[in-house]
Amino acid sequence: MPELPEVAYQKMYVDSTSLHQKIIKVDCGAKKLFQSPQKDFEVKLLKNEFTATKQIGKYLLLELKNSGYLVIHFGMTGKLDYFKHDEVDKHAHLTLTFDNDAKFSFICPRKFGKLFLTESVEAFREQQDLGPHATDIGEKEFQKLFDGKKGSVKTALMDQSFIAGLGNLYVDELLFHSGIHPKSKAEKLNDKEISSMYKNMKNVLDTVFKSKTEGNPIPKTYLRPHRTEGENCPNGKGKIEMIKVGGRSTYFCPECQEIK
DNA sequence: AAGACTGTTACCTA
DNA sequence: ATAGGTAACAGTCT
Repeated sequence: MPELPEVAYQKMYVDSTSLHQKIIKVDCGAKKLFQSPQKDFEVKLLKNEFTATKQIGKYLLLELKNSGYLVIHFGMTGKLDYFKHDEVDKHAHLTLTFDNDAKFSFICPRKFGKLFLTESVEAFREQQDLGPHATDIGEKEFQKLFDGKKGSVKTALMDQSFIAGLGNLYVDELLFHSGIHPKSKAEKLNDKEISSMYKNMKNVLDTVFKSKTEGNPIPKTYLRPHRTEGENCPNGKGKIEMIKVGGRSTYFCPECQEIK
């Protein structure tokens, strides 16, 4: 569930289901997900309630009525569930019971997710060394990020301290729409190319979020449904190739994407 | 049935 | 010292 648009969807889900209900029970699962002692979570959350939500990159912050936040990072497979039946998912690692008998679970099969407690959004942002949230940043600011930036453009865009919220899928996607090869050096990109990445980043994040909320599939013109070696490029020219960049499987079209 | 997977980070090598 | 690459985490799916 993990890049910016999916977390935005989880945020919307919490806003529409889980605010303003008193927590009367706290059940914790695998210890490794908890970044403070589980006892602290129990003490903090019990008799409390969520009042609002905030997102920074891939992190979702749930504001608590009596101060502070519960922060969720979804790892590769995390998601939230608000439900009224009895069975709790076997991969639920934090389950809250509200005073209306509804329950709230953080489900995380691969246990790559993380749970934090923090008192301040800004303090948390600094602790995690998070760059600007990808959908908030303006074009000028985005341009400025690339001043003196080294390494491949894909590695840069995946770096959460550089810009927060992009991951493997949507970096590939925005580079595809921008016609830029993922191994291009960040310092070689000119203003026009950076501007193109900016526009495509916004557009991709927006389109993916809307697909998700409206229940539509990702557009066929996107790289996302074609992440297979040898598949025809949706633009109709080349065949999709797979390489490793920054340790991650990277799909691109050698005909459409030029190395800079 | 081996290998891939939307993320992060510790650890290695140059 | 620093940057870049790799393995590891752990479960599910193909």
